[in-house]
Amino acid sequence: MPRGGSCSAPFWCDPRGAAVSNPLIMKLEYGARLTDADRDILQDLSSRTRRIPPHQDITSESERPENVHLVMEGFACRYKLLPNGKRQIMAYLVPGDFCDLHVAILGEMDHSIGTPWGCTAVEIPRATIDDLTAHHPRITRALWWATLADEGTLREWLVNMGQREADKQMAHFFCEMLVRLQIVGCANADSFNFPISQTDLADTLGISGVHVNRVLQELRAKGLIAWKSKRLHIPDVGRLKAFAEFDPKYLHLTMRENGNSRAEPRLS
Amino acid sequence: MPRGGSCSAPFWCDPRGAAVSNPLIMKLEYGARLTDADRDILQDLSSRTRRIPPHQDITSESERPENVHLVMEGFACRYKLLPNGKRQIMAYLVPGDFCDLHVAILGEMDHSIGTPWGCTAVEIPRATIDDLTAHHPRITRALWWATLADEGTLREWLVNMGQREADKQMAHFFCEMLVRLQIVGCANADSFNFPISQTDLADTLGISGVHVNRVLQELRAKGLIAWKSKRLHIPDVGRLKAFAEFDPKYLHLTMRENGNSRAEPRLS
DNA sequence: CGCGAACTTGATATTTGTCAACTAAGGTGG
DNA sequence: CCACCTTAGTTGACAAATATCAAGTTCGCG
Repeated sequence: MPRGGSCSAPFWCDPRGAAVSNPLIMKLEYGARLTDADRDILQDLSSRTRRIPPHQDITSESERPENVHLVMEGFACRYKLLPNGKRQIMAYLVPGDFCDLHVAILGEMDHSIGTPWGCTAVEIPRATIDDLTAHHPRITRALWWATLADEGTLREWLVNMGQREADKQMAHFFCEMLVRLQIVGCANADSFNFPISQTDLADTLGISGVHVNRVLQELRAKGLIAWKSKRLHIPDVGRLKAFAEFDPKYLHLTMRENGNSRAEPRLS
Repeated sequence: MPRGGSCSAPFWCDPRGAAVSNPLIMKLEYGARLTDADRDILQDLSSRTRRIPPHQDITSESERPENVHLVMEGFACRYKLLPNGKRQIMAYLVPGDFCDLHVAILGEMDHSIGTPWGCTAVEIPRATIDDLTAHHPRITRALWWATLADEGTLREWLVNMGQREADKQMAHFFCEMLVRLQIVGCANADSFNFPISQTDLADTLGISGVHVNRVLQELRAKGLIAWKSKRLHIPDVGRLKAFAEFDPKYLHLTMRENGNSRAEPRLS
């Protein structure tokens, strides 16, 4: 039974304790080669999960959080509020994404991390991360890869905002979410749960809420998307990607490009 | 005689070979504590400088460069070209900035790095970087800080583009360049060399060239900037920063916030 | 001095924002 | 289960920001 991309059940908590379907592991397999021992270590990180209710911040600007947060289910986002009350969402954090891996170095958050929709996260003590980076070079490299892939995503968003019109920009964003959620087993071939509001989307794309609404209608009219009851369907993924000129290279999913291996048990 | 922010002479090549005025060192002092030994090592990186003529790329998309590049003089930029010919500049690389420190991990460039205006850079073999990160934890941490500060800048650009109107956005960009260039001794209190064209600026801010021209006139009329013969003057820095709502926190210049120390020889 | 690139200007079209009203949907207490 | 209430989504009219096009004009350089 395929999981259908709902991410509704905490499927990574395998009763046998084996490293299965953990979104962090699933993601890192795309950027680095891990051994079974690495996977066990990563699996152990995900023990202490915590439910974060909607509208609650995970970390706020100017804070110096003691723990690192890792999203396991649902979405969180990076955002900034401006003096005039405007909000810009700068990143979506999906299962397998770290929220604040960098704070130890930078000292202080320059933005907030929140979850207008609620999510499940694990809190990892900073000491655990320090230990990881000190003793496990393969894992360290994998985490570094994840950081740099985030940076690539940020650059693509900049291109998106600067050079693409609202309709293509929105389509591009949907394509990105589809791929990123597929990676971690939270989307099936053509749909995923997407509980955000049109206002959230507006603050993501840097356009007004009214305009979001109109562009959405246009995309729906063109048959490019269907979005209701908090689930986004993409009838023809190839067509949406073409419309958005979506090229996933910037996500740097190098290791198992064609879905070969690792997700399935290896045949020895 | 103050250097006046020209960066025109290769002042970091001190005839005595001592670590003076090297932009990389100057910058890293803001993010990490370095010992004299660290400074010597960093100084040694900067030996083999190379002049890169205008309009030439340093690295191109999809390349796997063997060397890491460090800007020593002038500007380079990260950019992407879209299928329709549009260009988005995603970052300016000023003296002391690394161009492609991340490529070894990610494997392949997801964007190009070029210098429409010419610059001087040093090429550092990847092996040297590997050695640095293996044996010099303080330097490694400093480089990591620089990477994360770049990421913070990227986020701020996203806010800039998404939520600020063109005039404030442009003013914000000028404020950022002033501060970043001051850090490395390439700007004085209120001006710096700025050889970019209005078209470059348009592709930076994500607006049309014509609009850039009109916004520039508006800023000039308000007495916020003066820009001629490739030099940008800011008559009243405080006023421009207020206009742009510029808060440099995102640059994470934590170590010598108030200009105390290190630039001058320590007294003891 | 002349040539090409960069800058400037005006007229006009398009995109996007704002405001205000209205409708639909979801959740809660009675 | 319904009435109510709040929030999210939708619509139309209009205003503002920004893009496009085409024609000058200036500047820098050989």
